Formats: sequence, structure tokens, C-alpha cells
Amino acid sequence: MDGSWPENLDAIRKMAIEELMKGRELANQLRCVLSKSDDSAGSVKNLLMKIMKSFSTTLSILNVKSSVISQTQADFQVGLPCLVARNSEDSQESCKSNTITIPSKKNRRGCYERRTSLRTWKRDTPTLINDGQAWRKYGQKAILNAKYPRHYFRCEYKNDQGCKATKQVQRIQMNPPLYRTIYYGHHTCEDLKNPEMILECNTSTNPTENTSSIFISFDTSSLTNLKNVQHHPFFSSIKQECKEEKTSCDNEDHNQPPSLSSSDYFVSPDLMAAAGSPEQPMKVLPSTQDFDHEGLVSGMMEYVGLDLDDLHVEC
DNA sequence: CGAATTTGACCCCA
DNA sequence: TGGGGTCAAATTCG
Repeated sequence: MDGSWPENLDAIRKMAIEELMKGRELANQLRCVLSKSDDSAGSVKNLLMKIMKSFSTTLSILNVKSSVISQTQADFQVGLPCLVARNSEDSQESCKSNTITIPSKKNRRGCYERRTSLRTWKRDTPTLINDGQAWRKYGQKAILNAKYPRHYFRCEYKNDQGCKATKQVQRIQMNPPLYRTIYYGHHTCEDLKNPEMILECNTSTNPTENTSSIFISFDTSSLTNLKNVQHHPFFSSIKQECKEEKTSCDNEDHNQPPSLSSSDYFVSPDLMAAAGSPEQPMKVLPSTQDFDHEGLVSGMMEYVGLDLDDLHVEC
């Protein structure tokens, strides 16, 4: 961390925490507003603006080029600024102005921002995953002591909307086939195919139980509302592609590793289970170290009637 | 011919 | 210092 905290670290941190608490409280209010569904767009927007301001203030307080910034942005940015900005004239600028501006280093070839501090979560599946997002492959690399190369994907809308979500896919086992997919960061883009916004939060009303679980995401794989899940476009598409997977698998030569490209989407058994195939066991293998996306998994678990504790935990 | 993928080069950072 | 993540020119595909 080369960004240095000032001497009065505790005071600064206290300020930051206060702002974060405020933001969380506002987000909670927003949840209540949205839960009453038929809300006037005005109050929602107003609340969102307050949330944005609160988070922006926090980020300004934490104005250091460090993992703190990255983590905080990953935790709280999650597309909110862009969501609101979509309704305003200065959408692009508004998005930029509501986040910490880190000096761009991408004017030169090979210069980029490391994203080691972004939120990550990992999934091991016997087939390639269709997570409902549009990915574009941007690299492939042989990894030391790994049998199979690692494939790098980024969000299709990275250039259009500045979405920083990326994922890595690597075959880790041939028989039975097993692929490891590691996701980095949340989608902040507007998914044109599945524009529905999902609000996820801890429903506990006891503040002592609920200390860290407000989570707002456009990630269409994050599903919490059982009633809505069955009609969610994401699952509709999965069911549709289920047929394609069957065809693909029928034709697949299992001795030949399938080409990993953004167009080669298959559906993993876990998603199939979530989409309505109870005979297929839900299989999510989060690392206790890497997996910090419990909201997502708990939503999926909730849908298929499993508890988070039932997960096979890797490592 | 434009879009998507591949691949070698570049550079950050553990 | 080398492994790994990203860039971007070259190549392939539809």
C-alpha cells in the first residue's frame, strides 16, 4: 500500500465508518421502498442519490491508492451510480464523478490496473458455465505447474460501459472433466439481455445479526426472491440453452478438451438444478479464502432448498 | 469486411 | 526476478 494514511488514522477511519453506516442505512431504506414495489420513481431515485453521495464521501475520505479503495468500490459501487445516471443527462460523467478517479495508466501498452483486491468467487463445474453474462476472451496463458492453460474473459461491455468484471476459466481435471471459473468484481454494466436489477440483503431486522450483508447487484446470477426466480429471464435462458447443451454434449468428444471461447456456453449441473432439475445435485465449491460472495450463493441455495452449510467447502 | 479470437509482448508485483 | 494479468496486433471466422 503506497497510499499513506494520515496520522490521525482512527479519526479518519471513524469518519469513513460513519459514512458507510449511513450509506447502509439508506440502502436499507431503499430496500423497504422497493419491497413495497409500486413505488414512484422519484423517491427511489432520491434515495439512490443519497446513497451515492454517502459512498462517494466515504471513498473521498479513503482517498488512497490502495486495496482499501478497490475493495470499497467493489463492495459498494456495484453499478449504483450508473443506474441513477441513466436517468440523467450526464450519464457518463455522472458515473465518473461519483467514483474515485484513479489516474489512468492505460495509455501505454501493457499498463493496466491490477485487480488482485477485487472481490472474487470461485466455482468448480464439470462443464463450462453460462452465467448469463456476455464475456469476451482477451487472453490465454499457460500456468506454471498447471496441465491446462488459463483463459481470460472480460465483460463484453467493458469498453461501452466500463464494466470491470472479469473471469478466468481453467480446466483443472480431465476425467471427470472439471473447470474452475474465478470471477473478479461485479458487473456494473447494464445487461441488455437481462436488465432486471436485483436487490439482495439480509432480511434480519436485528442489527446485531446484520452487520455486513447489504448487497445490491446487477449480477443476474444473484437470485434471492423465490417467487421471482422462476420467471427470471436468466433462468428462462438457461432452460432454453439446456437443449443446446444436450446437443453439444452428445456430440462432444470427451477425449478432446472443448475449445474455450465466449461462444461455447454450456450449462453446469448446479445451474441446471437451480433451473428446475432436482435430480441434479447443487454443486458449488467456494473456497473459504476466496469466496466472499455469500449473498449470491445463499440466494441460489435458498432457491434450491439447500443451506449454505451444505456446501462442500474447498481448501 | 467487421467481429471475435489467438498469441506474443509488456509490465506489475509477490 | 519470474509468474501471471493484460494489451493489442495478427489471424481466423462468419
